[in-house]
Amino acid sequence: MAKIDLARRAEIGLERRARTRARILNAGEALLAERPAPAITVDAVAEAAGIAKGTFYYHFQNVDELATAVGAKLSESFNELLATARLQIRDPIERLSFAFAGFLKKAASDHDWARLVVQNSQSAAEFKLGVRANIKADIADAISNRRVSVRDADLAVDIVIGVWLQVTRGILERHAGPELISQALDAVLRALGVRRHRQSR
Amino acid sequence: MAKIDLARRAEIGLERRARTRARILNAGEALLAERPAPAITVDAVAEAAGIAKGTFYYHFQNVDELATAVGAKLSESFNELLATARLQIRDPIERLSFAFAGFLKKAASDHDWARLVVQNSQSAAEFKLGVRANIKADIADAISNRRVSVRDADLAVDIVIGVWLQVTRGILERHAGPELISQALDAVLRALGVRRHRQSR
Amino acid sequence: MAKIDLARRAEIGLERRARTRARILNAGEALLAERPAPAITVDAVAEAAGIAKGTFYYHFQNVDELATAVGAKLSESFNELLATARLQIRDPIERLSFAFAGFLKKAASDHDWARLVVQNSQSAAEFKLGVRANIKADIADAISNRRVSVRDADLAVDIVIGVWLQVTRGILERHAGPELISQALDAVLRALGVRRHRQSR
Amino acid sequence: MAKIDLARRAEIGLERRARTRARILNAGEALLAERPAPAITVDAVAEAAGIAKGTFYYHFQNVDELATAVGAKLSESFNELLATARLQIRDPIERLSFAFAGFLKKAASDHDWARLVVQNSQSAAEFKLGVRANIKADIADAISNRRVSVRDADLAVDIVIGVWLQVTRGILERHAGPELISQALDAVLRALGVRRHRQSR
DNA sequence: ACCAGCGGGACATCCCGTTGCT
DNA sequence: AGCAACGGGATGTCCCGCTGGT
Repeated sequence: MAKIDLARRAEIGLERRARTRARILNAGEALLAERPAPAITVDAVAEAAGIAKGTFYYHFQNVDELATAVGAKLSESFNELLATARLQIRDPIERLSFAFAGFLKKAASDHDWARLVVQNSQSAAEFKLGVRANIKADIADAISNRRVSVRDADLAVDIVIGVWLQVTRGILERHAGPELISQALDAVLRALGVRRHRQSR
Repeated sequence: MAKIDLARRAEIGLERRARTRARILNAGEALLAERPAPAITVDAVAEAAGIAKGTFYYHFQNVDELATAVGAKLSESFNELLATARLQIRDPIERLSFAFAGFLKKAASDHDWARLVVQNSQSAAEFKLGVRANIKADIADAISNRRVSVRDADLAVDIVIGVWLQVTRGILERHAGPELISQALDAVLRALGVRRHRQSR
Repeated sequence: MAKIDLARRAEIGLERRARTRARILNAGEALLAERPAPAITVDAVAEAAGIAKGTFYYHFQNVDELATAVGAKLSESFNELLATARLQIRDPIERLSFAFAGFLKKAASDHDWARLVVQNSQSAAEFKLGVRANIKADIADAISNRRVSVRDADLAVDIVIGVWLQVTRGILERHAGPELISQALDAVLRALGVRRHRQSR
Repeated sequence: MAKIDLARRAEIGLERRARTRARILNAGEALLAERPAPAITVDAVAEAAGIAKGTFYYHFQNVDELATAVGAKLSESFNELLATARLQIRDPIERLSFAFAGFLKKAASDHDWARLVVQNSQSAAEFKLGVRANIKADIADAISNRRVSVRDADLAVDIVIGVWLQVTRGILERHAGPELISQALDAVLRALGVRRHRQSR
C-alpha cells in the first residue's frame, strides 16, 4: 500500500506539474501574442497564469525559456499540419499549396494564434528555421523537377514566407476575409512561376 | 541690434540643439536597428550618443518619442526615393518597380538601414502606413488601368510588401547578393499578374 | 489537514507581513514627525526600517500611501482616547474637556507623537476630518443644550482645534510644561462661553 | 554723454533686475501658497515666472532663498498693518484686536495671501517669530496692566495665534464668511479673560 | 541681465531571482 | 509543487546648478 501511495502521489505530482506548466504556457502564449519577448515580465505571466512568481521559476529559468517553449509549441502546431501534407500529398507544389492555404486558414480562424506567429516570426530563430526548412525542402524538390521557373531556392522561400506573413498580418489588421486565401495562393504560385502540370487547385 | 542679437542667439541655440538632437537620433537609429523599441534603454542611448541622460530628456520625452522620431527619419529616406520616382515615372507599374528595386538596392548597400527597416516594420505604425499608402496608390492605379490581374488592392500591397520585407531579411541574414533583386522584382510582377504593355524593365 | 496547512501558511504569512509592515509604519512615523510627506524618500524609509526598497513597494504603492497609513494609525490613537470619553462621560462639555486635556497630556509625554500630529494637521485630510467630526458632534450637542454661548459650531471647532494645535506646538518648541494644560483648557472653555452647570473640572 | 549713457544704462539694468526679481517673487508666492517649500522646484518657478532657469539662479541661490524672500515679503504685509495699529492705538488690547481682525479681514478678501500665511506658518521660522514677537509684546503689556486674567504670556500668544490660524484655514476651506471675524475676536478676548475697561468693540 | 542647453545625480518605480515555509 | 515575502539592482524620470553665449 505504501508502494501504491508513493506511485499514486508521484503520478498526481506529475499531473499537477504538467497542468501548472500548461497554464503558464497558455498565459505566456497570450502575452507573447501581444508584444515581443523582451517586453513581457515574469510578474505579468504569473498573474495571467494565476500562480505565484516563485512557481514560474520552478518551471522555467526565465522569460526567454518560456518564449522558447512557446515557440516550440507553435512549431508543433505547424508540424501537425505539415505532417498531414507530407503523408498524403506527393507533389511538392501541391504540398506547398496545401500548407500555405492551411496556415492562412488557421490564422483566419484563430487570431490569437496568428498574432503569436507574427510576433515570433520576428524573434524566435528556432521556430523560423523549422518552418523555413520544411518549405525549402519542397521548393528545392520542385526546382529540381522543373516545376517552377524560379532558380534560387532561398529567394523562392522568401517569396512564400514573405507573402504568407504579410497576408497573415492583413488578416489581423484589416480583418481580411478568408476569400483572399486562394487569391494569395494563386499569386504565390505565379510568383514562383509554377508550370501547370497536374495542378489540381 | 537687439534683433540681430536675438536672431543670432536663437540661431546658435538651434544649431547646437540640432547637433545634439542629431547625435541622439543617430545613436537611437543604431540601437533600434539591433532590437525593437521596448528593449532599448535611455542609458544605452545616452552612452552611445556621448551625452548625459538629462540631455536626452531635454530633447525627448522618453524612448518611444525617440523611436517615433527615428521612424519619421526613416520615412523621409523612403520619401526621397519615392519623390524621384513620382516625378520621373508616369507608369504606375514602372514606378512601383523602380521603388521596389530601389529599396532593395539600398538595403543591400546599407545593412544598418535595412536592419532598421525590418525592425520598424514590426512596430512604428506611422512609418508602415506611410509606405503602404504610397504603394497602394500605385497599385490602385494599375488595377483601374487593367495593368494587373490581381483584383484586391490590399492583397496586392501585402504581396509587394511581404516579398520586399522578406527579401530584405534575406539580404541581412543570408547576405543575399544584389543579383537577386531583379529576380525578386520579376517574381512580384508575376504575382501581381502584370500584363506586358510597355514594360521596359 | 490541507485546511490546517493553508490556514497555518496564511497565518505565518500574515504574521511576517504584519511585522514588516509595522516596521515600515514605525519608520514612516518617525520620519513624518520630522518633515511633511512630500519631503521624505522611500530610500530613507527603507533604511530606517532596515528593509530593502523592493520590500517597501511590496507593502505600499508609494510614500503617499504610507503617509495615509500613518495618518490612519494616528487617527486610531485619537479614537482610543475618545472612545473612553464617549463611554464614561455623558456631558458634552466634560467630554470635550477630557479629550482636549488628554490630547495635550499625551503630547507632553510623547513628543514624537506630538510632532506627528502637528505635521499631519497640515496635510492628511482624512485624519483631520475624523478628529474634527468628533469634536463637532460634542460641540453641536453643547450648543443645542445651551451650554455654550458660541453659536456657530464650525467656529467653535476652529477655536478648540486652533488652540489645541498651537499649544501642542508650544509644548514642542518651548517645552511648555504640563501645568499649562489646565490653563489652556480654561481659556478654551471661556472662549466657548461655557455656562457653569455641573461643571466639575 | 558717455556718462549719461552709463548712468542711464545702469538705471535701466536696475529697473529690469527689480522687475524680473518681482516676477520671480510673485511666481514663488503663488506656488508656495499651494504647497510647502520642499515640494516646489526651480523649474516650476521659472516657468510660472516666464523666465529661464538660469535667470532664477541669477537672483536667488536656490528655492529656500526664494522661500525666505517670500516670507520676508509676507512679514512686511503684516508689519504694514501693525505699524498703523502701533501709531494710532495705545491700548494693547485694542491694538491686538485691531490686528487680529485686520489679519482675518485680509485673509477673507485675499485667499491667495491667506493660503500663503497658512503654509508659511508651518515652515518659515523667521516669519513666525516676527509675528509672534509683535503679539507677545502687546500681551505682555496687557498682562502687566492686569487687563487680562491669563498669566502666561506664551500661552496667551498661542491662544491668539492658534485661533487666528485655524479660523484662517476655515475661511479657506469652508469659505467661512467675514461675519465670523468679530465672533472669533470676542471668543479670543474671552479666552484671554479680558476685563471690560474701555473695550470699544 | 538674461537665456538655451547640458551634465550629473537623486529618487521613484519596477522587476528579477531567491529564500524559507508548508 | 507551490506560495508569500523579500533583497537587490536596473532603469525611467526629474530636477538642480553650471556653462558659454549675447
